[in-house]
Amino acid sequence: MEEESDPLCICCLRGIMPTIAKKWAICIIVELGRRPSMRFSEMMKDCGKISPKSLADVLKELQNAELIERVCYAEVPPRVEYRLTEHGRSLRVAIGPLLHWAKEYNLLFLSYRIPMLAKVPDP
Amino acid sequence: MEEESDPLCICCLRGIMPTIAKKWAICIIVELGRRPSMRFSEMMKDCGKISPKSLADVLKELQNAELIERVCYAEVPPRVEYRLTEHGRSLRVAIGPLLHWAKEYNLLFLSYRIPMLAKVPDP
DNA sequence: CCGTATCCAGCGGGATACTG
DNA sequence: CAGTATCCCGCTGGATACGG
Repeated sequence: MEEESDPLCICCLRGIMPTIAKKWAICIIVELGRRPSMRFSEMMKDCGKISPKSLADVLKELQNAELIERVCYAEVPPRVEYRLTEHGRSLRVAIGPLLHWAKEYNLLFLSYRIPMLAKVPDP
Repeated sequence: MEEESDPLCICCLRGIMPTIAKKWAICIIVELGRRPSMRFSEMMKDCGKISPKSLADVLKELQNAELIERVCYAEVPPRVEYRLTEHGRSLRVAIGPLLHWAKEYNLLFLSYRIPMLAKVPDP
């Protein structure tokens, strides 16, 4: 594998970045990985302050990318469940190191430079 | 380490995502990691089709986040070099799995669903 | 309950011309 | 060479109200 000498191909990210860079995409991928499935209203609560439109938008994009799948049960009241696909699960694994890095970075960076994290009120 | 049971903390990404999700940020981080340093004009060529304003913008943001550093030599004509900081290098390592995943994802996804990658003309 | 329909503000980012 | 100064467009994403 010559990937070792040049493992980082940028162009590969061009396709997926517009999707996973969306504000709530990673959040959904990660939260969804914690449970077997989640419902719409559940995400509205657990993902922070997101509007139904924004959530619907990002869910649709994640479906198109086949990172999540939508399972619709014909009941009254209607019930819809979302779950990670195989792609979604592997993505969740792939961003693990990034999340871990971010945690450490925040600690180090915050130790001598505050303003950066001022962007993160996290109510 | 209880990180094993719940390694994925979303809030950690809130601080850095707005920076690294910028269109050219990852590209710069990766390219910069290939050489000891790069100059402005060099990036203009090697990063694809980017305008000087966009490049200046993202470089400034990466400096603020202390992922890259700017070294200015008092010469005529002026010479400025950019290089990764320690944070930048560790980030580059952390996104390795994501890039590798993206490569594989493109192959698998492309095999039965073309439109997604139509977004990537890559001239 | 699970969304859709509208409307709208902010900003990311490209094109272009110009400067120290 | 290494940017800055403008201008402008399109997309993201929030607020709100409504529908099956």
